[in-house]
Amino acid sequence: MESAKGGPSSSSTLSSLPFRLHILVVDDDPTCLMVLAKMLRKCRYEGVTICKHATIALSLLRGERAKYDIVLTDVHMPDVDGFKLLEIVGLEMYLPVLMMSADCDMNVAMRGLEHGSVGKVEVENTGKKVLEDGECASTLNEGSSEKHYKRKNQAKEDEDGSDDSKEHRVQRQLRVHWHLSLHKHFTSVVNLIGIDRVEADTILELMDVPGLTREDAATHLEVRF
DNA sequence: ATGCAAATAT
DNA sequence: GATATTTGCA
Repeated sequence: MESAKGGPSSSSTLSSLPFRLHILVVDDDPTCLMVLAKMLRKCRYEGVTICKHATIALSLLRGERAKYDIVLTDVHMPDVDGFKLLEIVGLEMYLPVLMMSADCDMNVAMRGLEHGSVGKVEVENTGKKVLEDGECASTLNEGSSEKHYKRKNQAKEDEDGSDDSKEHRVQRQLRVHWHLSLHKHFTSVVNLIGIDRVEADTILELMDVPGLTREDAATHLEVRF
């Protein structure tokens, strides 16, 4: 009687996995880079871009930011390390960043989280142990470039179709998930503007999150402040 | 454009 | 049923 409805409970889990996400992997070690890319592709991720320097990653992101959904970066890298990258990305755009490092130092993970990382994965020298926390990488991708899943609440396809009076299929706007990462971005933008001269419109522009509407920002402003 | 209450989705 | 978000309205 529980799951009697033909709801694709388990199958939908598989089909809703974020395989469509385009991942930008950054690591100075070419071996790790290859292993990671191979692992990700094996995990069915369709878009995987790799690069060996944070600076390159930044130019890629600045050039086609809409193309990427998440950044997976190593913490230890010469020149610009993961934290620096995380900081710059967080400053210039809204994109979740996942940090990786061989060490299991919890402090590193904490530091990453505090600086806006959406999580940290520990990578064992040989295998691949993925411990991740934080929010899911998917956010509100709407006005991106290519095929983006924009399926939200379309009501479970009616069982039969004997409901003629319920033509209320007025699709509501996509529900915004104000997860920690997005909220932090919001907060930093608000602080940047000044808690006294905040304007939903300005916030929206500075946040620069595709899909987010002025109302979303305004409402969140009320709720959170 | 902002703030609030009601409606809705999770 | 509570909570989080979106709508609609003043």
